[in-house]
Amino acid sequence: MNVQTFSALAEPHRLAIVELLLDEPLPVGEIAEKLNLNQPQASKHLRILNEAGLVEVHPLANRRIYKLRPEPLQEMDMWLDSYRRMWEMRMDRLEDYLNDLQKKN
Amino acid sequence: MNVQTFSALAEPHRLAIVELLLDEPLPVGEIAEKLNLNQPQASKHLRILNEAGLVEVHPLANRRIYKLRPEPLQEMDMWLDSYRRMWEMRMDRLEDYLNDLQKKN
DNA sequence: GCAAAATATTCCTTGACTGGAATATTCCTA
DNA sequence: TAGGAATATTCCAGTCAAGGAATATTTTGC
Repeated sequence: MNVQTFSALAEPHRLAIVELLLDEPLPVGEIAEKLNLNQPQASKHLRILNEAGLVEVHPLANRRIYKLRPEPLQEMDMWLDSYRRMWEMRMDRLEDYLNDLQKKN
Repeated sequence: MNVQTFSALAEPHRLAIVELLLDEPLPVGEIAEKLNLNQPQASKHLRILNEAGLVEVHPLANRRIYKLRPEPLQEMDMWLDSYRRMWEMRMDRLEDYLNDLQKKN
């Protein structure tokens, strides 16, 4: 699993940007406006998200539309696979426990 | 989604600790040894993982066994749900595209 | 209670990150 | 081609995080 993805999402404004872009691609100006950021701050955060591969840019007239890229999140999803097994095992044990309870009563 | 989880996992050593603890709970000393960390560094990282809820401690004799907690990762899993929809939609479109190709030939 | 093992904390220094302000760049349109 | 809108970059100051070294704390067993 790539640490850069976590690092990019570890900043509240950047996480907010990603969640915002889930709805639809947006130009810098609107992102800044919706999140109450100054435009330079928005650009800087988008740069980092871009370097982490979490977004991609599509120029449109004199604006730049930023759009979510699924790959890093898919990687996260795959990474979580191993951990899902862990907590499902715990769930199984809980089921066993509840079954035992039922048998005893 | 809680930024603290990402923040905790954004440090390579801490990510390594989490991945190490997936196999089995371990005392500080062994964690430090397996990851080539000084003991104080290991303790400091474990403190942060603990504050983020990613691990829990169980004292055993004069050692402290650190163990993975699934909750934050489950939260991540739930958070990813929204994004899964996104990339599955893209996959669907890919399927449509491939179907079209087949019909044409 | 004391020594030793295991772990936690503190202090210090250094490097990285963030926001603000100013400025530069890019690209469209008239 | 000049002006203006949209965006990117730079510079600066303040803050925060990480590692190293030293030290403190806790717990056990004798």
